[in-house]
Formats: sequence, C-alpha cells, structure tokens
Amino acid sequence: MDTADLLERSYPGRRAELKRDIFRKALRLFNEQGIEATTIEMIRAECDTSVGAIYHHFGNKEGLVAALFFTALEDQARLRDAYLADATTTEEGVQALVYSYVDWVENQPEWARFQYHARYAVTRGPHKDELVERNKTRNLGLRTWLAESGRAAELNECPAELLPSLIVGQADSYCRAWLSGRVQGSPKAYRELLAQATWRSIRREPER
Amino acid sequence: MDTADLLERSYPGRRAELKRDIFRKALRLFNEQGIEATTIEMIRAECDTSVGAIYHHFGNKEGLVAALFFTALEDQARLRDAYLADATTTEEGVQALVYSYVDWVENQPEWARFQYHARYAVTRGPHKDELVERNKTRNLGLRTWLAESGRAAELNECPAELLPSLIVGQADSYCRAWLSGRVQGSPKAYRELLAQATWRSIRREPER
Amino acid sequence: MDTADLLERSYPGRRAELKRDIFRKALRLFNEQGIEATTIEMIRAECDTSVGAIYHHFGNKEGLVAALFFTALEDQARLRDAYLADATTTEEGVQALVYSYVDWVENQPEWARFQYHARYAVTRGPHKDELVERNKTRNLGLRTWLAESGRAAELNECPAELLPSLIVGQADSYCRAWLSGRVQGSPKAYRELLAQATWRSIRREPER
Amino acid sequence: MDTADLLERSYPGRRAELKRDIFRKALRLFNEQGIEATTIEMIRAECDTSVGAIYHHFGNKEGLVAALFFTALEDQARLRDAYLADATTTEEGVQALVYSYVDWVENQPEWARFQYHARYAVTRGPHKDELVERNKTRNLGLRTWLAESGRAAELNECPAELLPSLIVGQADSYCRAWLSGRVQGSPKAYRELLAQATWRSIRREPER
DNA sequence: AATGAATGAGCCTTCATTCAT
DNA sequence: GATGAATGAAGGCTCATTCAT
Repeated sequence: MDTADLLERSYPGRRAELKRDIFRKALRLFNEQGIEATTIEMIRAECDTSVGAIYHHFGNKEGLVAALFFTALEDQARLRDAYLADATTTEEGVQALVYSYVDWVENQPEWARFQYHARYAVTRGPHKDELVERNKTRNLGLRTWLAESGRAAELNECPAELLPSLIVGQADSYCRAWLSGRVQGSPKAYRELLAQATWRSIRREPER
Repeated sequence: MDTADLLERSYPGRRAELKRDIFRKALRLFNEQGIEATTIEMIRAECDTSVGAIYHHFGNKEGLVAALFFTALEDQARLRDAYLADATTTEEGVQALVYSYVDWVENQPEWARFQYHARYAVTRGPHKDELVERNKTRNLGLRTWLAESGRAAELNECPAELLPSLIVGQADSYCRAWLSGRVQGSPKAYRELLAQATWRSIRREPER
Repeated sequence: MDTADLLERSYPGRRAELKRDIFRKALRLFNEQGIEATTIEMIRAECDTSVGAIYHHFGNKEGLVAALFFTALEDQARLRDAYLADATTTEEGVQALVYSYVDWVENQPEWARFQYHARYAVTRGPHKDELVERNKTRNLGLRTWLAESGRAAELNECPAELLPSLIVGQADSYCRAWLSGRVQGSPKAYRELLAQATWRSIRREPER
Repeated sequence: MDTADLLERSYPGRRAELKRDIFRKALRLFNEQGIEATTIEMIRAECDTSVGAIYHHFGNKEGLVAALFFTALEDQARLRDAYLADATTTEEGVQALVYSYVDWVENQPEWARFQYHARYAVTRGPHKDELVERNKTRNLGLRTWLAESGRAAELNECPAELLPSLIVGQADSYCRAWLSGRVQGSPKAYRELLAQATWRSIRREPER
C-alpha cells in the first residue's frame, strides 16, 4: 500500500482528483524542502495548476498542512485499531501497538516524516482545537483497550502517564532514526526485537 | 545549575557579556515563538542592542541557531560523560545514560526543548558538516564505553544500530511529552522506573 | 521618435502597459541617480505600483537592468541595420555605421547613456551568458556586410580586431563627451565630419 | 614600470608604506569586484589592517576612490607631457598623444581600468570640484601645445570641441576593448597603425 | 596612530493572500 | 470553479562609519 492508495482511501472519487494531486505533491515538497520553506508557488508549479485552485480547496497554507496532518494521524490510527482488534492477551496487545507503529512508518515513510514535523506547526496554528478534538475520538479504541479489566495485573506497576512512552518509545526512537537516515536497517525487520524488548520492560515480573 | 551557569561555562569572561545575553534571550524567544517565527528584530529588541551586533557575533540567523544548538549538545554530552565515568558495571552504565538524559532535560528544559526543534534546521543548513564533525568527537567517550569488552555478554543480542533506541527511546519519549506539556510528572521522579524498564528490556536474560 | 515609441515597438499591446511604464521610469531614474543608487522603492514610488509588481515582471533588479540594456542594444542595432541596408559602396557602408551610431545616440540619449553604464553591470551579472548569445545574433548583419568580397581591397590593411575601433571610435568618443555634457555641439551636426575623418583614416590610399 | 613603481613615485617614503599597501590592494579589489561591490571590510582583510587605519588615511571610501583616481589621472598626464615634450612637428605631436595614451594603458592596465570606472563615481561625488580644478592644471601643457601658432594650418578645419575625440577616440576605443578582453592584440603593437590612422583623418589634405 | 565592536538606516527580496476577470 | 497579476507587510542582511579604548 502506498501514498496513492492512502489518498484514494481518504478522498475517494473522480472529482477530488486535483485535490489528491495537490496533496501528494505538497506532501513531497514539505518533506523535501521543509514546511516553511515550501511556498504555495512551488506547489502550484509542481501541480501545474493555479494558486487560486489551491486556495479554493484548502483555504490557506495552514489549512493544507492541517489536512495532510490529520490524514496521516487518522491513517496511522486506522492501522493501529486494526492490529489491536486481533489481539487477545495483553502481550499481544502491546505487540500490536509496536507492530502497527513500525509497519505504518515503513509503509508510509513520507506521511510519517511529515507528521513528525507538522505536529509542531498544527499544535500552534489555528487548527489546534480541531486537533485536540480529533485526538479524543481517534484514540477511543486505544483507551478502551488499555482500560480493560486485568491489564494492571499483567503489567508492572507504573504511572499511567508513563505507560505510552514505555510502550512506544523505543519503536518511535528507531523509526525517527531510520527516517532521518541515521540507521539503515528497516524498522519492520526489527519489529519482533522491539516488541519483545518493550514487553520485557513493562510486564509484571514473576515474584521470586 | 541553570541556563546562566551553562552559558558562563561555555563562554567565560567579561568581554563575552553581550554575546551571552543574546544567547540567553534568543534561546527563550526561539522556544516561545518558534525558530522561524522569531525575527532578528525581536532578538535585537529583547537584548536592547543593534542588529549589527548580532550579526557581528554570529554571522547570521542560522549561525546563531547553530551556536545555540552546539552549546546544548555539548552540555548534554558533558553531563552524560560525567555520569558514565562513575559507572562500573554495564547496568550502572545503562542507568547513567538514562539518568543523565533525564536529569539534563529537567535541569535545562529550555535547552532541551530548543535542541529538539533546532536539530532539523541545523541538519539541513550550512552547518551540517560541522555538526557531523562535532558529533564524532563528542560521542567518542560513549562509543569507547559501549565497545568495552564484556558488554555483549551482558546484553541481549541485538543489532548495534538498534541499541541506542532501546536504551534511550523510552526516556526520550517521556521527556518530549513532558516538555510539550502532555504529561505532568517530572522526568526525574521517574528516572528509576525508566532506567529499570530499559535494563529489563536489554539485559541478557538468564537461561531457563 | 522618442522613448515612448521605442517601448511601444519593443513591448506592444495593452497588457504590457505597466511593464512599459516601469521601463520608462526606471530608465530615467537609473540615469539620474545611477544604477546602484536607484532603489526598487524609488521605482515603485515613481510608477505608483507595488514592489511585488516589479518583481513579478522582471524577477529582480538585475533582471530589470538587463531587460533595459537588451532593449537598448537591439534598438540601436535595428537602426544600424536599416542604414546599412541602403549602403552600396564600402564608403557608404562606413558612413552608414557612423551616421547610425551618431543618430541613435542623439535620438535616444537616455537609452544611450544608460547603455554605457549598464554594460559593466550586465557583463558581470547573471545575464552575461544571455548577453553573449544575443550579441551573436544581433551582429549577424554587420558581420555579413564586413565579410563581403571586395571590402579588403578598399580598406587599408589592418587587423580585423582593430577595425571596429577605427570605424566607430571617434564617433563613440564624441557621443560620450556630449552625453556627459563636456561638449555642446550636437553629434548629428558633426556626423559628416566624423564620417569623413573615419573614411580618410581607413580607406586604401592610392599608390603614389 | 609597474604599479609598485607608480606608487613609489607618487607617495615616496617609508612612513607611507601602509598607505601604499592599501592603495595597491584597494585598486585590485575595485577592479576585480567593482567599486560599489568592494567593501571596506574586504580591503581591511586584504591589507591585514583595521578599518580605523583606512579611515585614518583616506577619510572615507569616496576619499580612497578619489585619491586612486587622481593618482591615475596624474600619472597618465605625466607620461603624455613627457612624450609631447619631444615632439616638434604637429604630426609628431599627434603621434605623441596616441602613443602616450596607448603606452600608459598597456603599462598600467589596472590603473587604466580603474580610471574608466571611477570617473563616474568621482564626477558625482564630493570630490567633483577638486576634479575640475585638477583637470585645469593638469591639462595646461596639452592646451598650450594645441594653441601654438601654425597648428590650424596643418589640420583640417574642424570645431575645437571635436578635435580631442578625433585624436584619441580610436586609441581609446581599442584600449577599452583590450582591457575588457574583447580583443587580444596588445595596444602597443598597434600604436603605429593607430597613430597613422588618426593623422590621416585630421591632417589638412593637399589641395587637388 | 591603531583597533574593532557597535551602530542603524536602508536595501533587496519573499510570499501568503486577494480579487477582478 | 479557475486564473494569475497585483499587493505590501515584513524579513534577513549589509556596510559605511563612529568612537571608546
């Protein structure tokens, strides 16, 4: 599954063709040049359209960035929820979170890269409220799963606010390194190692 | 130890007073407004100096960002190496890495926050070569420690490129969350939990 | 024929009205204040437009200077080729070159003055290659005429690279003096004297 | 005779060493980079001195340009007057003017090149009155020679304001072409051809 | 005489956005 | 819906010049 599929999934139909084209090209430019360094004119040139058309579809530059960002977040959550649905035990659930994270980044490296850089801009921009709103809805499934009875018994005691970092921190760290080219090995190739390490670090250890 | 101390350490002497003042104020503005959104004029006004003086000392905006960034990296490495020097066992070494990371972020939250955002800019800007160069020298101590005989025997087998993410990923993730205000608990308060989790995830487990 | 005509000839049509206006006003300012001393803001104020419009049409200041310069060169060549077309003998050809040079400078003193000062800037700027290119095409007619059979027999032997200076040097020198106000007499009033002097200096003299 | 000699001649003595060094290096920079594009800082770096020292010796940038310009003009006039002193006939005088012009440009190409570009700046700057003043004194010898009885009888009738261009126009034109690299042949190699052409163009022709 | 940090007016240029066609 | 010329606020940066040391 590649970028085109992701877009077709998010914005289906023939009418939205130009919109999807702008999305695709803007995503590439934002990653290659940086969000601030990418001008509307560059996007216009790449898409062979007019600045007016871009403003017609996305309102303004921040609107385009936010739209891309939300698309990325929601696609990532979609995969996570799909993996989580198949997990029965707590260990399988943790594995699902690590696998889905790693797999999504490797399948959608452009969207992943963009998401890392765009979060800062969107968090401060006029769409920050919409972001908070969407975060809530999007993470409902995850919170439900975490809250299921019996979880606490299988995990080492630890503050709730620490848990997300313990679960996804190592995978996240490696994915960032891979996206920035500091390491070569594909995240997917290490997903078992990452999931096992994570599980060892948070499971409740048997009493001696 | 606060920001002023860090600066006095990096740029000692009376002559460098203005330079240190620009540093301090620019750091704050970059964090508050964002690097791109902070203008030279804002810094000038804050320091009650002239644009010429800023350019005289740092060449240009990118030079100022790079100087701040290198200062942060080197101060962070200084603490890491100090902690590492006291570690004897491998477990203590891993603990030193986690503790120094967490402690530095909490002691220098402004520098830490800046460093996260500035890396992207410096990596792409005209100081990228200097960054690579400095990275090499700065991390010599760490690489030496990691290469010491006996390490492999105490750690679970894993690719070398994966190890840094396993060691520092969880702490890094939590520090980012704390700096951005998504969590409240101080990183230092969790440093034992983080170090233990890390160690459990990478130590070589006894054969059953 | 004045500056307005020259421009209407070079950039015809109603759409180009603003472009022509910028041209006209910029030419005057460049001559009055000097090219370097003329700021985009001065041109903007004079044309009652926006800086953006100037950049939209000419790219940047160097682009505007180059556009003016090429317009001058091409208009001058147009007149030269027209005069040359009517010449049959070699003497008439030389006369055509001197007359057209002198007449053009007097008819278009602003363009002539500008051309003298802009050559230096364009030769060193980013349009230098375009200049070389255009020089070739523009001087095709002249080179053809000079190469016609029989020329050598009517002229004193002299190196080819010296000939242009012999033909146009005196007229050029006087035109510069006139444009800078060092002399009063109109170049056109002296065009016969200049052409005769030139012809005497290069014609093949009868054997004694 | 080269640039160093010219300077030793104009500013003799040991104390003036730094002054001469600034002169030499500034001349080169002005020619290589252009007068406006050369900054005081560039000159300072080249001379390994301080900006203060430059201002101490020349007042300001315009003062430095003017000092260089006057040095060039006066050296050129010195050679011209020396050549003229040896001429007895009118033809020899014209020859002396052409030869001295050509020889000086070839002996002092840097000063010649500079003089062409600096005239414009000095003519408009605060030293313009000094220029007019100096022109008068400097050209006394030339005007005396031109006014000597009998000249008119040997020259074709022509307006006085036209004569300088007739005499020096061709040589000047070729020298400019040579300095700008448009032609290769050394001016000196063509000095006889140039002087002869000039003489044929202005001498009084025998009645038929 | 020499130094060089400091000044600050002013320059060129960019670019998100608008709006008449 | 589409176009792209026009807008103009604002930014980074330069550089001649000054002056305290």
